[in-house]
Amino acid sequence: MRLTNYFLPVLKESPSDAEIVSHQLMMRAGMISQSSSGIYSWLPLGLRVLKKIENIVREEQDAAGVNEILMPTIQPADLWKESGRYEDYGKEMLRINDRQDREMLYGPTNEEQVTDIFRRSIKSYKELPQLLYHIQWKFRDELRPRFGVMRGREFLMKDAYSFDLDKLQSKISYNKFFVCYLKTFQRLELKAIPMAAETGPIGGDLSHEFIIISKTGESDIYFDNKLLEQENELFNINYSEDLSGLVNSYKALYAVSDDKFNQDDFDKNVSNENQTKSKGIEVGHIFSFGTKYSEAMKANVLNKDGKQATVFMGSYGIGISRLVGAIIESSNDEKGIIWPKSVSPYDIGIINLKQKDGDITSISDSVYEKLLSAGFDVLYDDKADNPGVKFSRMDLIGLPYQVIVGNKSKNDSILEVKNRKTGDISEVNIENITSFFKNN
RNA sequence: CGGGGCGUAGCGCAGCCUGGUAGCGCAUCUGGUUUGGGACCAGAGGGUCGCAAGUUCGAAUCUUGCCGCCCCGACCA
Repeated sequence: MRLTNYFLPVLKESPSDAEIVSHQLMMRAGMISQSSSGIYSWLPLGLRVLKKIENIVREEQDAAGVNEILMPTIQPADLWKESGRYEDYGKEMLRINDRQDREMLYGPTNEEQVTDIFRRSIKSYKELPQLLYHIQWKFRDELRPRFGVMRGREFLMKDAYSFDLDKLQSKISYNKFFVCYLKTFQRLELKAIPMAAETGPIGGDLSHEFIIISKTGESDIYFDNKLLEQENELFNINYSEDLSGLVNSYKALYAVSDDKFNQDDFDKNVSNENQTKSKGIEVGHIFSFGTKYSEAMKANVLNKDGKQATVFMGSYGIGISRLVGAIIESSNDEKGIIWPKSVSPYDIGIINLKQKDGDITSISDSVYEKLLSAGFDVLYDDKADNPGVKFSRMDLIGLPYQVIVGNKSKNDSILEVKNRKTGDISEVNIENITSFFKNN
């Protein structure tokens, strides 16, 4: 993409209503535009990041054998009356009446909807487990939206649901998602720590929040340092195998957020020098809730004995739009964003330092064409601005690599490649530019 | 929902106290000079001062009501 052809409204100063760094940088880098409190439009640069994250999440759900569906944003109130949540949910749910005065709602989540889909079709234990997910916009009318996309009212979430015959089977599904989440966050280049969370009515140890450490996080977290060093081989996961060993290696180490924190337990389980207290951002939550919805909504299957059995369910969420902010929170410097390669809106930025110099411009053009045809996503600054403007703009939007084309390129056939994260500059001959990136 | 703050040009702000021709920086447009870290010169465009009512000869400024946005807290992907 040529910058002269792009919609990239960067700002020199942060808008005064942006408080935390990710919100400021998203506004400054022209990623989002606020529509109203907690509701944002996604501009080209932001949308590319959102889509990249969405795709990684999708690929990992698919790899774990979860089926993608797409449920509507608008749901009928009747389903929620069946589960009893129509009254319980309160003002956080946006309620709408259609022209026939039917009660509808903008979905804050989809347990009812997915349970309805399940019960219409699945009648036998032989068809279990069923794992379904979708990636869809949600609306929760938060008391206080804040921090840009980190706590918006409208947000994009991946939510998955499992249906199993009993608690034991349900735990197998739970473990799949546990591991799938570890792998997903690893691919997003985030250190997300699974933390024990409140389990609700069925008890046990079947709820975890995945939290990344960040000063600006909303949760207080307490955990064993060893979790930070925990490295596991996650590339060749076989989801049909028993995953409990891997899951238990995480569960064995103490990690909780504030609502489950207990100082005595902390002291008992973690030596003093390994105790860490910090703040974190919740980016995922997995939860096994048993028969809460299946019972209310009569989601039954016939078991081996030909008897009706109420299925055990779980739900598994990842906040995709929140992750955009969360990634920036954990990866930025005073100049701007530093994108992890896996989610960067473009792989490479090219800076033409002298747009008016015909030789330098034709070198820039050819480098752009070469990298494009080699399959890279490239953002090419072909504007007529001064070098300082171009450098700071490219630093702000945070692409992992910048290819700088200037006098050296014209005189000595040298391109400078700057690593955004380290600031290191490599001199690369023009001929070798494609292979340079293929090896990086 | 309780507490606090803010609304003046695309962005950041001043002006309001003490009513009298709406201003600054950046951005934008035109012409020119520049081009290795947010350039320079000359010119130009852009705002019914959030909305409404009131007081007044006269309201960005004073009064009242409404709307919007942000921050702190309790709740949440």
